[in-house]
Amino acid sequence: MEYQDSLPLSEAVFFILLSLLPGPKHGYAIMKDVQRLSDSRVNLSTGTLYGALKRLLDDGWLQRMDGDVENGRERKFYALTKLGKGILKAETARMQNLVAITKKRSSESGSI
Amino acid sequence: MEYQDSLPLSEAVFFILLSLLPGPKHGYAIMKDVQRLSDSRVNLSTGTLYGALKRLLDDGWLQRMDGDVENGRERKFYALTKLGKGILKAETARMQNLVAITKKRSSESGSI
DNA sequence: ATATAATATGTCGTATGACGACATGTTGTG
DNA sequence: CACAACATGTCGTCATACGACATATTATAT
Repeated sequence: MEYQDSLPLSEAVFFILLSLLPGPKHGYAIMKDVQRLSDSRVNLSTGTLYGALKRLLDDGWLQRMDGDVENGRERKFYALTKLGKGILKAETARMQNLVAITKKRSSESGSI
Repeated sequence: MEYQDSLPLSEAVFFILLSLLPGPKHGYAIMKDVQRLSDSRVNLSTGTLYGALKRLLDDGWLQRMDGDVENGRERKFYALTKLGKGILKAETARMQNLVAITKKRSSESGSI
């Protein structure tokens, strides 16, 4: 509870949080994971991704893990915070509720 | 299908469409209906409402009904088009799918 | 009578954020 | 040796949500 005023999440943010639910990932891995997760429907551009990542860190929904350089390749790992996890949960509940009230309206009126 | 690239809907637009599912309404009635429908969580400002209504008409998601003046009070009725109904249906399906994949991830990892 | 709330529609400016384009460098593959 | 994939980032533009303001009528309470 109390997460209400950060909702709804943009699709970009929702998928970033969802991608990090199983464990920490770096930016590029998130991008690829979201692609798979959404059957290529959602393709985060780097502008969207790194912009969102920065905001999510600032807002305390994510935290940085160590990783930095690995085989000369730059890597920054991100992990969900408790806050981030709570918000993802709240957003899922919000959507579930919307689906429910839509189904209710649909059956009351005809159609859909 | 083919509605995919107009999704996701903003919460404002989603609720406007949902509000019109049972039948035509005028702007103010939509505002009040959305308030009830969302337990006062969503309060469309007039800026949001009339701006969205204009766009939805332009895009053919809604159409104007007759009504105009009733007891000297100006009233403009809006109705869902087939397109609008299809998009609402597609958005509901999109959300239902997101809820499903989130639940799947949640059970695979621990938590939520 | 009269002020105030509710009904009803709209505009305008600001802020946020998604997105594509551009920039840069490394590692793996054909 | 070129090109794809890996990896991170900035910048400008466009769309939109939202609050503030503007205007007018009808119903209600004092």
